[in-house]
Amino acid sequence: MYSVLMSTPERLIEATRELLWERGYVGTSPKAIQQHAGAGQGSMYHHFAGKPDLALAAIRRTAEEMRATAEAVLAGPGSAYERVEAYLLRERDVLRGCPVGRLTMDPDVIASDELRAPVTETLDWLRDRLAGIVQEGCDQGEFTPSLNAGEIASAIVATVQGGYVLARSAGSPAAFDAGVRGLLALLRAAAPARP
Amino acid sequence: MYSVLMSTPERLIEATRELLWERGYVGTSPKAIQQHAGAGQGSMYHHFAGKPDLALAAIRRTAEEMRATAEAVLAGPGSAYERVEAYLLRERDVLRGCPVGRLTMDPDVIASDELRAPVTETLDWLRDRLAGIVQEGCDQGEFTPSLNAGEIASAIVATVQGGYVLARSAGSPAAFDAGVRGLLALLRAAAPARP
DNA sequence: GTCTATATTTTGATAGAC
DNA sequence: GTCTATCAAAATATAGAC
Repeated sequence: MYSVLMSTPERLIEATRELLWERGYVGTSPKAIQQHAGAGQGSMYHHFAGKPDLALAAIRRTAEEMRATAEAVLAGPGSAYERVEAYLLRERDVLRGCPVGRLTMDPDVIASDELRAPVTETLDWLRDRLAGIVQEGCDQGEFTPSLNAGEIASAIVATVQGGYVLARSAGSPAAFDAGVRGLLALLRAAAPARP
Repeated sequence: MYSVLMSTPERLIEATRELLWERGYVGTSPKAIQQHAGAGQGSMYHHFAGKPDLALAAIRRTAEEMRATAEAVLAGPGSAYERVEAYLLRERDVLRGCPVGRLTMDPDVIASDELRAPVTETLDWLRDRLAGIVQEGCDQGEFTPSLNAGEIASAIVATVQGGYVLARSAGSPAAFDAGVRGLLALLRAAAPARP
């Protein structure tokens, strides 16, 4: 399934990432991982202690990747509004959902402090990163200064995570886009009154 | 687990509802349902064709309940903003997530037109119901008339669905509340300029 | 309608040969 | 490091007695 140039542990991690995204932790079996990775049972248990261990490696990498992708957009040029807009409008595989956020609905992930940690850290980081940008916008007079930057940032992250839910429910990315456009319209309305 | 006054099919449906909420479709086994309902295998397969059939009955009931709960608040008194606020601030079992929305992350539910239908219908209904209220607010001069009511409604539903994700990630309902407060602040900012 | 037995497949892993 | 048994338990039913 993967390039022969990839090592077996590497192929196992990538296969697990794909399957966790597609079917979640509970819905992903070691057998499916092995088949996807083109690795035998013995091979998987040689490199990883078991399903939780392999899932942890996969989740950590996915979390790191998501953070890097977000940072690439958020560190870009433009006003606070423009950077938030760029983040919200960035290309996404909407119908697949968020590979990090979806893990919060996995009971076994939530029950494990180790598996949940990368999820918590990533979403916390994202919210804080956005809060900094919103605060900048308030300080620069771009947004009404009375806004609570942390709350606005939470609303932004929630809109994205919930947008995936709407899109998957509707079977169409348009539902995601509608929510994003609604939020952006409200953000534009939060500019201070111009005298 | 349930009152003896409940019929066996009834107990099976209620047990399935609980387990779908807690563990999702993929994570819920017939055996777990039977134990939760205090019913034997034969009993379950006598009343229902199998796991998908029972899940369908459970999902339909949960969807209907969610709709009724939302309608009770949305049909209440007050301005458009006040009704949206009442909906967003209504008591919720935040850390358990949305029993309907969480199903969108279940690959087997999404793959089945029958199982997905109640989810799609419920979220569509909710968005349309909110859109009507937001449109009222625009028409009454409560919100800037340039707002697209459907998009604002999508943003509201997304914020709630995403709020559950943030709360479960953080292990605290406060993360949900923060997103809701952020959205409400933006909605208040979307009042037309007062001359 | 409910119960117990039985069956097939999958899950998640261990053992040990190569 | 990889492969092929092997394994106990669970998943998802069906059969047939009561």
